[in-house]
Amino acid sequence: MLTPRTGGTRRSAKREAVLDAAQAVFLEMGYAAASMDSVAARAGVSKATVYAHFDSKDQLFAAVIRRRCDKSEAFVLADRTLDARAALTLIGRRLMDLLLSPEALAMYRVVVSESLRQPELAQAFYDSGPGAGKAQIAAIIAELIRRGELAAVDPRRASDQFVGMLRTDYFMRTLLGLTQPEGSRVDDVIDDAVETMLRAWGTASSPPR
Amino acid sequence: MLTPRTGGTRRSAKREAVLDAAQAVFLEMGYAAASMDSVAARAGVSKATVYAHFDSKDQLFAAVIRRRCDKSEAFVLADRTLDARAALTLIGRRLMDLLLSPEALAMYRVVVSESLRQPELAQAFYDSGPGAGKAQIAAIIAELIRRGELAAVDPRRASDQFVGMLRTDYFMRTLLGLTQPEGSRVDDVIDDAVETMLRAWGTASSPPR
DNA sequence: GTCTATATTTCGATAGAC
DNA sequence: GTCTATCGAAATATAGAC
Repeated sequence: MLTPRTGGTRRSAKREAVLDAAQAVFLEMGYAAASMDSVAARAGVSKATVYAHFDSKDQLFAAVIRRRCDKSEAFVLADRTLDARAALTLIGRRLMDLLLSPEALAMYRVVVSESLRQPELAQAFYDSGPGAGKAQIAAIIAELIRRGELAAVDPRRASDQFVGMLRTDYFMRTLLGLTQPEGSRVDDVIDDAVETMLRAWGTASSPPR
Repeated sequence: MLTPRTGGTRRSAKREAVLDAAQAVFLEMGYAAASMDSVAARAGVSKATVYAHFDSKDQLFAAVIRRRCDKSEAFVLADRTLDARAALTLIGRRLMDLLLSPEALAMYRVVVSESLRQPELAQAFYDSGPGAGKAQIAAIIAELIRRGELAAVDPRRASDQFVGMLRTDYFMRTLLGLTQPEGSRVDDVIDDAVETMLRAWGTASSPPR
């Protein structure tokens, strides 16, 4: 009879605690500034326990990033009854909520800074983050084109441009920890991006303004 | 009689050598991984000399970033004879050359990763980089609107969106050190951004396609 | 697996001679 | 200002008991 592997290596409670603590510390402090001591302290275990589960700081970091990438979900589901304006606005809202969340921003900062040192992690981050998002939005745009709500344009190109118009100054300022100018609102960014998309690629069934 | 200040503090040859070395090391390795020893070695001076000119690693880093920000030039001058398509394409080309340059990418990586720890540097970087670029492009777009080449739209908003459509997937992949997909070209990104801008905000004098 | 205690290295910063 | 030499702290990683 097989044991339930309660004390197993891959999924012990302490191992998960270490991963949770490491994620918090790495995202808060950045890779280099995060010490294995602080990870151990935060996890409530000894440093030797950390090294019992992960060979090195590099591998622990890799495990944190990969786990987070695996967990990233499809952030948007197309409601087939929505017209282009409503669909794009909804996508925009969800994407902005995701991009501007403290965790996503922290993840972006640390992965970008370590991307050259750990190329495989950069690839994993891209595939599960920007890459997956681009594909999802492209699929929805392709559907809108099929329904005649948007003009015929390469969906991946349109997805790129739409995301680009969302990830502008507002995102940059938030990423850098700066305050937003008076009266700057996320909803305006979204509405403006949708309007430009519709003006450029809208059809009679989805008029701008 | 005043001395020529050859041995002065603010502009000695060694001080400049330290700054040059520090810039190279910080941008290559990131703030935390860059050691004062490596800076001294690269500058060809002793570590004590580094500390004779800069009180701490933090202040040396700040001096490097500020110097680089001060040096950032106006990257684009409007040729008043260009129509909207030509002007936007030229701006796009210059901006992409700048954004995709190894030094700008390295600067972006290190400033983003240290932005929360050094808020004043984040502000200086934004002001002299993204902020200045946005203002410059907005001014050119305002001129195009004045000449009837573009429809009436908030120039700063249009600038944001245009830059956003340039800084898309291609930029992200380069930033992360990933290879570009087969057949992916910078000029296509620029042309696509220009076309969408003109379709959305072009006039009879600047028709799309 | 998990702990305490420690080995070893590296780093930021300084003392003191010139 | 500049150097050599070094201090003290903090970091990664490991040894050995249980």
